[in-house]
Amino acid sequence: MSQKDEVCQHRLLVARDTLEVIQGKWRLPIIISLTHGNKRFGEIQRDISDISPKMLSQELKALETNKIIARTLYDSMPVTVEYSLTPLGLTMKKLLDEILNWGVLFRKEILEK
Amino acid sequence: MSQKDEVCQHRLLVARDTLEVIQGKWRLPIIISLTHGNKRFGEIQRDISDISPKMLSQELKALETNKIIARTLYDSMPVTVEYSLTPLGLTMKKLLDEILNWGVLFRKEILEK
DNA sequence: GTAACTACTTACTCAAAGGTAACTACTATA
DNA sequence: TATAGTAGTTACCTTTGAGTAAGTAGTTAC
Repeated sequence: MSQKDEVCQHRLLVARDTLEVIQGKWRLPIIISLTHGNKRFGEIQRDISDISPKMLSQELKALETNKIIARTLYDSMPVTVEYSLTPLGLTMKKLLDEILNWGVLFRKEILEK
Repeated sequence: MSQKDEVCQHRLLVARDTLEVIQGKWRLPIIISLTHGNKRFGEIQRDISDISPKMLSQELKALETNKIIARTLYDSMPVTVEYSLTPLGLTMKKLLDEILNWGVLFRKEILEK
């Protein structure tokens, strides 16, 4: 395998890493919701109106595993849990901007023509 | 629903549009392969070593439907088919760059620690 | 004591995504 | 006549993603 091919293979690998983090129906909505400030479980659920508690719980765990968000438990009564973006999560801002930018462009070119 | 909420809902919609185009195991690899020049079916298959002809055919059709790539048939013997990025496909460059950039960052922070 | 709020979990089901293997149709070459 | 190269297609199966509905556990207010 040539050096150029190796670089290509690495590009494919890295692109898949990113996709794995943002893939699925709910992860981008959750991340976007948290870019507007720290939120509790119920608040995110109200933000994303059609998500079930099962999916929200599952996807929050996945994002936490990937260190995109952090979970903070407050010992208030009743117990509240706050979710926030980690420093790594905050580095997604430019990526999110491009996803939104290109989505607008795509919508103009395809969906509205 | 407040105006702020409506803006948010629109952001979610647009983000999902983008995701729908790049989602799945094979679309980013195909697009990235075509950023290195126009390619034939067999060339893409050799680029992405583990893709089956069924998946390649299926995903090429999906990308063509979304006007990301174009299919050109040459009446040579034997028949050859060339795939290329459309102008819309070329507008994905900045998005692809961010996907690759963030993937490198993510790999540094998580996978290699 | 019962309803409501916090934040989930569990079991079951269905649909979409993806993989494997074989097959098609045409042409060129040995 | 058989093999290889062009570009796919088809049928079948398995895996993964996502939805529904109900249940859990603790606290507070009525």
